[in-house]
Amino acid sequence: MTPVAKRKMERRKTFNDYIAKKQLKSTKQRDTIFNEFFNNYMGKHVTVEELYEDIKQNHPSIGFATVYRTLKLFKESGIASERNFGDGKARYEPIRSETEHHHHMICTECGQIMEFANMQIESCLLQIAKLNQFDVANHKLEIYGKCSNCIEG
Amino acid sequence: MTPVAKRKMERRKTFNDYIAKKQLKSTKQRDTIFNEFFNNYMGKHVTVEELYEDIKQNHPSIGFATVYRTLKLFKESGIASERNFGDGKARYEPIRSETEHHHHMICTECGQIMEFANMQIESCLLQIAKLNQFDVANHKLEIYGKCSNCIEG
DNA sequence: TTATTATTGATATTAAATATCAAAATCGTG
DNA sequence: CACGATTTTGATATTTAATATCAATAATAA
Repeated sequence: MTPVAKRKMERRKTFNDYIAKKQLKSTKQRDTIFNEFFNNYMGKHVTVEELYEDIKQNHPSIGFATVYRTLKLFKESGIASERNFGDGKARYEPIRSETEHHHHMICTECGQIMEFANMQIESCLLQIAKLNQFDVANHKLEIYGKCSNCIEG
Repeated sequence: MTPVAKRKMERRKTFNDYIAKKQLKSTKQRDTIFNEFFNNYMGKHVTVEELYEDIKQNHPSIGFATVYRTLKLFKESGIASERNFGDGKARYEPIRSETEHHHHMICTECGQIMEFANMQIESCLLQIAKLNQFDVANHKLEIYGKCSNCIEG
């Protein structure tokens, strides 16, 4: 099994476990949204509206509220994360691996979002938290500016 | 002159210069809000609503819209920064010095906000930006979790 | 002082997030 | 399978922060 396929199964299991733990029900809509989100939006940062519009193409009966609630569920169960890049709209992103923590460079000209990861930064901030006896749940680092394309143009 | 007093004058000058450059007018309301904000909210992270309610005590005629617009002006002129800690409300914070870049640990239990700065992280991310030919305008790092008080409790 | 231009404050509008609720779907149990 | 309890769904309504509007007012330059 490829690592990607393996991760796919793990994610599904994590979600199913969460559904079970919280005594929720598994539904066709949730399955549809799950597949659409994790098949088409790896490494992307989609808004509820965007995902809803996309899913509506093939599943016209699924409502906005369901997409909204399901993305929240993904977040709560730990398989997706919510991001906010300052445009007032929440964005959701599939979590690739359980260990990797990546961050974002956001081009304020063209809106392009680049990801990066850096172990040194990670260990630095864990150390800072430790010093302050702070129990880290999550963290985010965002760099805003102009990407190389927009500097040239 | 103390460094704090010096910084105070610099800030005032920066703001006045901005007013002049943009051909805006200096008004009593802007002065009042300036004083209130920079005298009482150093190191704090105040929402528009909070600042408005505070100012209303001594200056009942100042409207919400003016506070809102003036804080935006502070931000545009570079003497304050806007923060968003995930509760849906924009927060404003006086910028202490022109060089120092600090970040935040936010306790999701009690809402306490702690500041920290770290040169190593700063240089790391500047290097990452450089590698990607990304022109950094600003950046933010936020750590969410439980503060030491809330862990004990 | 006057003419010009920007600001103010009250209010209206917008847009995203979230709440509501009746109808429908899920699921354990007999 | 069918029943009953419980959750989910989708349409719509509500909430809330951010922002726009605009007539009255204030600031500034000549």
